Amino acid sequence: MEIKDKLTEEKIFEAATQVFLAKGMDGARMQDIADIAGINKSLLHYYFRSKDKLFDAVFEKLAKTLFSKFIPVLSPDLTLEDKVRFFFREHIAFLQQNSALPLFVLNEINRKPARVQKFLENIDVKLFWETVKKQHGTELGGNALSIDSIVQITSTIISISIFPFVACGILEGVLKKVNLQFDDYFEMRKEFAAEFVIGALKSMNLNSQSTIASGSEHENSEKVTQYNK
Amino acid sequence: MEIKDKLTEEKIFEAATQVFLAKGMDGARMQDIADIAGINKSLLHYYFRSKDKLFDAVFEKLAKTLFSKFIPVLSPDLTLEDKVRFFFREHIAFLQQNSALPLFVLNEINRKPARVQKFLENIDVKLFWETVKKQHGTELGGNALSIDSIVQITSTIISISIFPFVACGILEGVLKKVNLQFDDYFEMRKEFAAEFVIGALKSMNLNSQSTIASGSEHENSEKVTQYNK
DNA sequence: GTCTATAGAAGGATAGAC
DNA sequence: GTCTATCCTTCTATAGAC
Repeated sequence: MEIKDKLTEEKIFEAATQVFLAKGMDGARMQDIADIAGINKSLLHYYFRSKDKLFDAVFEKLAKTLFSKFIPVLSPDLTLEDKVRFFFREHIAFLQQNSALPLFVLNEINRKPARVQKFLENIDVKLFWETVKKQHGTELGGNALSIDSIVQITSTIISISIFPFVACGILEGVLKKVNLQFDDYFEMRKEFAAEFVIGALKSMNLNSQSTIASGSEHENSEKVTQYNK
Repeated sequence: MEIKDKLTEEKIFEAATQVFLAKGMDGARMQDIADIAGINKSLLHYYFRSKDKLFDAVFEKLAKTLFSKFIPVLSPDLTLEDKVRFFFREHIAFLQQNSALPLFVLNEINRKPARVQKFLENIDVKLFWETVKKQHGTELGGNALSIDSIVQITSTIISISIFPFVACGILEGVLKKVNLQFDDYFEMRKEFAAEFVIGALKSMNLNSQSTIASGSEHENSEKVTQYNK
């Protein structure tokens, strides 16, 4: 009996996930969810009381899935360059499997900003800043690395990874016009994004510490090639 | 009489713009639009026949506004670095005044991909590629510059500019936790984004043409400072 | 052109039988 | 737990007076 409960509730939850992802809170219909779940509309209310509550459950699960993908970056046993490569490879691969997720989450947060509060509690920007400084301070300009810079760098990296999925409607149209494949774009992007960011960070470091820079420049160039397996 | 017509139609259009931007097509209510316009609900149908038609009119205007901001970049009388600086300064300044625009347009395109077709007609990626190659081929690695690379570079630049506005709900929450101002972030971003991209492009060029690179590296470094007025 | 009144349909939610 | 039937509200859209 409990197993069957579980199954029905799960069927509803999965159907709701599918419909909310595709249509958003406002565009979703309880009837559509019931149809996809293969059950009666009343059962939705039996299990989740209201559309709002059902949506909240789905949103929390999906938002947690999305946000959790940023945590592993803080593991201490990787160089900055390897972290950047690892992040783009894994993050873009994840988004390829969940391409509707970012726009959904961002859109629903925009509609109701309070939804983000629960997730912000887990984010400690200052701790992140200190950790990055400790692990990669020298590679990022030493004590000159301000919290503003960390916010700029981090938001830039996230932008490069996520935005193409947010704009995939346009991107797909543009690519089609020049006979490029959607999937090829993202395969290429995993490496391109990493090298782009690594190059930018290296260049910023060069500019802020020009004395060290001119000495270590070729050393750095070799590093790029070395990690570029 | 015609003047009054114009005024009413404009009032409706502006009210509709405001409501659709805030709530999206599905969340918007004709009653809200009528209230803000200060007229009767029936008048909406008198002027625009249906919610769909009213939405289409608003969407086309707004999407055109957003897309038109990419065109000036092709003017031939600027160096690549100045174009990058010009783009981020102007584009981010524009989005600061229209921060709800990107998420609205991207979201509605996602709901109905056919909406983007009309605007793709004006985009010739191959022409853009050839033009960039002609104007900045040497700065970007010469004939090695493929159409794939141009797509990657362009989408990266656009990502860096637009994404923070798409994610401004999260961004605002994160910034508040470390006592940073929303406006300061975007003021800083105009310059940060430009130097980040310029550094990345320079680095990519260095890697692909290492013989030229080692010779021109310091020359380029000065250029960065020179344009950084 | 602008309003009032209302049609007509759809959607969320509940009552009650099984 | 699951279904049928139905209530009630909301929303788009139209008819018709002025």
